[in-house]
Order: sequence, then structure tokens, then C-alpha cells
Amino acid sequence: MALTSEKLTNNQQTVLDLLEKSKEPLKAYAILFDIQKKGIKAPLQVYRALDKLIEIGKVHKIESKNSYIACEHKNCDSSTSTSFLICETCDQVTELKKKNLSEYFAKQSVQANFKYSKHNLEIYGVCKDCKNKK
Amino acid sequence: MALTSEKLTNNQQTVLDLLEKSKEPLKAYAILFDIQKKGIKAPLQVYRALDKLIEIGKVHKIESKNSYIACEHKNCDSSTSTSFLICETCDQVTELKKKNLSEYFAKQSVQANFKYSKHNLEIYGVCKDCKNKK
DNA sequence: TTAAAAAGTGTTATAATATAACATATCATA
DNA sequence: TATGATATGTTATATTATAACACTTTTTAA
Repeated sequence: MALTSEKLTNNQQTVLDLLEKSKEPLKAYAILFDIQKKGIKAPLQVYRALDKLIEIGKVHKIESKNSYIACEHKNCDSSTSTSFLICETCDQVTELKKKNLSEYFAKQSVQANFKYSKHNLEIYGVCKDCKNKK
Repeated sequence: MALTSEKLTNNQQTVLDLLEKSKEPLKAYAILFDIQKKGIKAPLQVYRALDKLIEIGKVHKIESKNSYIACEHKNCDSSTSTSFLICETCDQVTELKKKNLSEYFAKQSVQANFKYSKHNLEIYGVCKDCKNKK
């Protein structure tokens, strides 16, 4: 079965729905707090749902913030690489398409005699909206 | 006073010495365990030393591994950006020089109308040594 | 179709990572 | 030498994440 049409369980769908509604990345315990009304009571239920969603590429983890965000790309079927623009002012996160970047990193890696497999990139700065507000 | 000649305190020097001896990145509690014989007894003492060492650019954090590594570059005076090659086989980490990468990311950011400030890049793959061992 | 395998659930407990708060000490420097 | 900044030692606690186990549901394939 294609990953993109994979059927989610209730817990997985509940967590994904919340992340897709959110403008910012959410922390696991913030997710837990928000969905307790839907019968999810324990951290493990959240972490297990997140693990699966990450595995199928619907959710990404932002490592430097211990936060999770729904993938913005339609039909994303991969959890391998992630690239983000993170606004230091408003915490909004934008996901970069990764094809060019992956190719660039693969090239850079070759120079170090290193076989590229995947990457996480977190770029910090000021987003469009916050630049304009100044 | 130039950052590169900044005098370290005993705790800071003890933590830095350990990280510089290590082939791999170390976790905070692993550092604590290793230096308890030197009078450091509590996690906070380690975290405070790490905070300072990171601030002056002598140590970097590898976010996806919650681990810390001594900077390989002489006279590194900045904690802003980091770029690593991380071997999935042996856990060795190589730090990439960041100038080219920073310029590249700054350019990529402009396209998204985003003002680049700094980045963390973690590239996973197989290092030279592990490729050869196969 | 049904038995076996795989995946998911609910729950309690606990591990691993990191910071708060506060009293005291050290050090640079004016 | 006092004063302000930085660091220290300590206890307690917050935050993030996983282990273990019994049970249920779904998928697969004989």
C-alpha cells in the first residue's frame, strides 16, 4: 500500500489533526494536554502516534526545539530529511523543499569522503512577516 | 579581551578537556560521570560549564543527539552556526567549515523572504573509515 | 475462514535531559 | 577596597522520552 494513502489509527489521526491546525510546532506534552479531552491520557500514546507519523513522513521533529510539526508538502512519503526556516521572533516554521538541498549536501559530503544519507537543517532568522512589522 | 584567549574556570576547563579527548560527542550525564572524581557532583555544574563553552564557541551541541562536542577549529570564536557530518555506523562526528554553507543558506533564505541569522546542519551518512571497512 | 503474525492500545512506572532558586564565593576593575 | 559581574555548590524539580507488560485490533496468508 502506498504510504500516502496509509490509513491512520484514531490516536494517530487525532495527533495529526492537532498539528495540522497549529501555526507553530508543538511539544509532545502540549499535544497531550490539548487532546486529553479525546481520550488520550498518557505521554506514551502521544509519542507512539508521533513516531508513526514521523515514520510515514506526515510529521517532522524540530530537534533544536523538541517540537513537532505537520509536513506542509502534499504526498510527502519520507521521513528522511528535513529543512526548516525558523523565525526567532514569532517561532513560525517554514519547511523548505528538500531536493536541491539534498543534492547540495550530497556533493559537499563527497568532498569529505562521506556517503550522504539524510540531513536535518534548521535555519534561524527573521521571517517575512516579522521583518515587515519593524 | 579576545574570546579566543578567554580564561576558563576550573569547571569549564575540566569539561572542555574531557570533550577534547573524546573521539565522539558526549552526553551531559556521561560528562558528569567521567569528571566526578574531579569534584564536580551535580548536573548543573556540567550544564553551566557547557553553556559557557558553547557561548564562546569552544563546544557545540548536536541537537539530534543531545550531545556535546569540542570545536575542531582553531580560534573559533562563535557559537552561531554549526554543520556536522555524523556517521550512522560509528557515531563519529566531523565538523564542516561553515563559511560557504552560511553563504549558501543566506541565499536560499532570501528566496523565501527570510533574513538568515544562523543555522544548525546535521548530515547523516557513512564516514570514510566505515565505508572502507565494508 | 481462521489461525498466526504484526501493529496498536492502555497503563504504571521510571529513565534521561535540563533548569529553578538561593545562598555563597571569586574575580575584575574602577 | 567596594562594587558589580560572573561563577559555584546544593537541593529540588521541571521537561522530555522510554521500558515493561497485559491486552486488543488489524492484516496476511494457508
